Amino acid sequence: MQNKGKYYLTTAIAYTSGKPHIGNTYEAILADAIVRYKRADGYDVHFQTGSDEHGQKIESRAIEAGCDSPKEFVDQVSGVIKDIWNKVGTSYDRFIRTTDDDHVKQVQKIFKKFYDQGDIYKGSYKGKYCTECEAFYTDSQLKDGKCPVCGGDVHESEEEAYFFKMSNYTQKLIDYINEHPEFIQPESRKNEMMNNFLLPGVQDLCVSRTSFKWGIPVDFDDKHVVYVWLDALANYITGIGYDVDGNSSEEFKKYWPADLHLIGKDILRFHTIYWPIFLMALGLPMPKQIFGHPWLLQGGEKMSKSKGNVIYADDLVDLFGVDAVRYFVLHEMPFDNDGTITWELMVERFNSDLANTLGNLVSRTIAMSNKYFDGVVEDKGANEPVDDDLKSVVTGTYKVVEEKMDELRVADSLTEIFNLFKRCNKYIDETEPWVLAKDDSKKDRLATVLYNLTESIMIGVSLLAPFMPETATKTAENFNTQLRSFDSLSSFGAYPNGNKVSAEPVMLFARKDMETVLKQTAEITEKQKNEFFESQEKAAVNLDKAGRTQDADKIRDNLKKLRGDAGSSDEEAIDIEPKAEIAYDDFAAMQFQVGEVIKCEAVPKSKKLLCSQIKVGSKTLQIVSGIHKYYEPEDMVGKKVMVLVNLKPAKLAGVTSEGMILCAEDAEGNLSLMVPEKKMPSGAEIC
RNA sequence: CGCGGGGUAGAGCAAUCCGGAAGCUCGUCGGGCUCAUAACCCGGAGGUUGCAGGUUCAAAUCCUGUCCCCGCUACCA
Repeated sequence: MQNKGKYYLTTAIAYTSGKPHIGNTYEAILADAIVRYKRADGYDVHFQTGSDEHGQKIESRAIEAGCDSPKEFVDQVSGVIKDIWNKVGTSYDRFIRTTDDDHVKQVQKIFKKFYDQGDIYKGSYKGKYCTECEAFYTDSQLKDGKCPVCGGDVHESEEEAYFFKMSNYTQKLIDYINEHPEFIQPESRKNEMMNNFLLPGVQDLCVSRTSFKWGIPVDFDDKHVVYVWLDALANYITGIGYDVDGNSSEEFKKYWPADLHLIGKDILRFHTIYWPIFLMALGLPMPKQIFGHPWLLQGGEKMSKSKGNVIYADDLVDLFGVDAVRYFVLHEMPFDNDGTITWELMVERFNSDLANTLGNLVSRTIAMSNKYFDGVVEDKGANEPVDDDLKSVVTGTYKVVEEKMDELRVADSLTEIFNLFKRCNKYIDETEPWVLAKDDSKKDRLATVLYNLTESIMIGVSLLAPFMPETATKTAENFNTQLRSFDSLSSFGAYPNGNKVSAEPVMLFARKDMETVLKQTAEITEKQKNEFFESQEKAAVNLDKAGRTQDADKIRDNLKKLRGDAGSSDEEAIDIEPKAEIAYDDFAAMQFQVGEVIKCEAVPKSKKLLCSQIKVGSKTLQIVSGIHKYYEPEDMVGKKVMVLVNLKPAKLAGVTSEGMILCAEDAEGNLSLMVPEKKMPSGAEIC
């Protein structure tokens, strides 16, 4: 096989805040399929993946998990990630961790270099600071002027921080992107980045933090730790031996620039704006392509633990086997739309594509060789015109797949390969071997047909190997031969004449019964939910121990809500955060009256707001309220509601609001209008 | 008129950039076959491409308007 040059591919490194679900795992599988394909196609491949282990969130999670140190926590989670990656067969060359010594040292050097050359400057970060949460919030994040997280007081504060001067490089980056249309893929994403971020101007990025400790320390100013994204992005070069001082490894010189950064569409911004700019500042060449892949959704929704709809790769593998899982995620994922996974879909695909089309094909072919020729496969040269079409489909598949793979159309490639197998099934029908078997004079023809089938399947599974390595190998073993190299797939007839197939072939995929599987998955879901609740309870206890009682209470509140959702049907009373005691005068200062809604319409540019005209006595007030989710304008008209009438007018979404309609709110945030229990005239005082 | 994605057969998707007989997989119905894992092969039914206009010889595709769904956003007084 000729050497086609080097190919360096990376995935995003997985954030170690918890166990990755199948949507996260998809990226590793996709990367692995591409990489195995490239290797088989003659490239010198380097494949890097890993885990992203710093940051405040991880610091908190470590406490919640009851770990003595963040490092203990990330060691554990990184291990889980690595196990899952291994379980789905990821053939990475390096699994980098951002806590690895070589990475840490280089990130510090990179930071220093940026500072020395003037790309990073020391400035200050101004904003509202919550001491309780040790965090800054922007004005828009505040809730009623209080901290949105803990509800405590915030004060104007200033903290020193390092900033990266983005404006030094933005024009250069815009030019680069315009000159390299293939740089950001799929292309629709390119426009999004340009219009939303680059063209309006990129703000200087705050690249250090002092509010927490779990990060790479800035070595010349150790109050600060390096911003996690600068830390994380650098892995792509540190992992192959980049050295700021010019002593980079041979590996780095060989593989950089990366041929492909494979990432989720949600983090495209960091990879197409900040990362290229960091590279420019280091004087390094740009990666060739950044591909933002879509998401795998569970039944149309994002997976989340609290929704209880998470599907994990290891559960899938236990139920269906590695290759079935790989097949599913690779095949079901469209090129630039989000894909869907459900247990039902998984079973359907498994049965129809894997068991019926492929598994059964291999099984019936081998069975016939054993039955009619005692396992010996031999081309007797008894060709007929029907063979030609089969052969042309089979020998043409490699070229079609190659074209698809060049565009990273992995799902389409798989479809092409399975079309080959379908063609084989049809060939059996066309040639009717069982009829030939009854006629002694057709023995050579029968042998030839079985040879053609065997050869076709071997070409097919050789192409399939990058996507489903285990299946390809098993099939080759069943036929008692080796997988082919890609450069031999366009010619027919390499299966050794007279070779004997296995007398007892391994079944590739046994059909699954839907009901049985659904029963199993229900158990898994139930178990997951309980584990989640348990871990949350433990987290609350651990937070208490660490003195973060408010966070602990938040988790408990949340749990209560979720448990309510989960179905205990008896109505629960709810507790809310108590407010400070007030004097009677404070109460008397508020004027409440009954108002009648005489007109109501939705606020045009808003989803949640309704604008009502409310008659209170002889006056009419215009009041905007965020209740559209629960009430339609026509439901409102004619209702007598409770109104706070002496509230200072304010503008909401550009519309003036002169008061407040009072509602009761339950734990899920559902609203109910407060209405008088007996008939009351408009304007009646509520006291 | 906040940003973005989407609405095509019962389900999941393709074709949309660059107009040219609406296609694929699953399911369903009918037929064939018996080598094989209730499998495989053939055929049928099922769509006014969200809705309404416009451009054109020709519109899923281009233009205008409109309705719904999903993310993000926050303005839920």
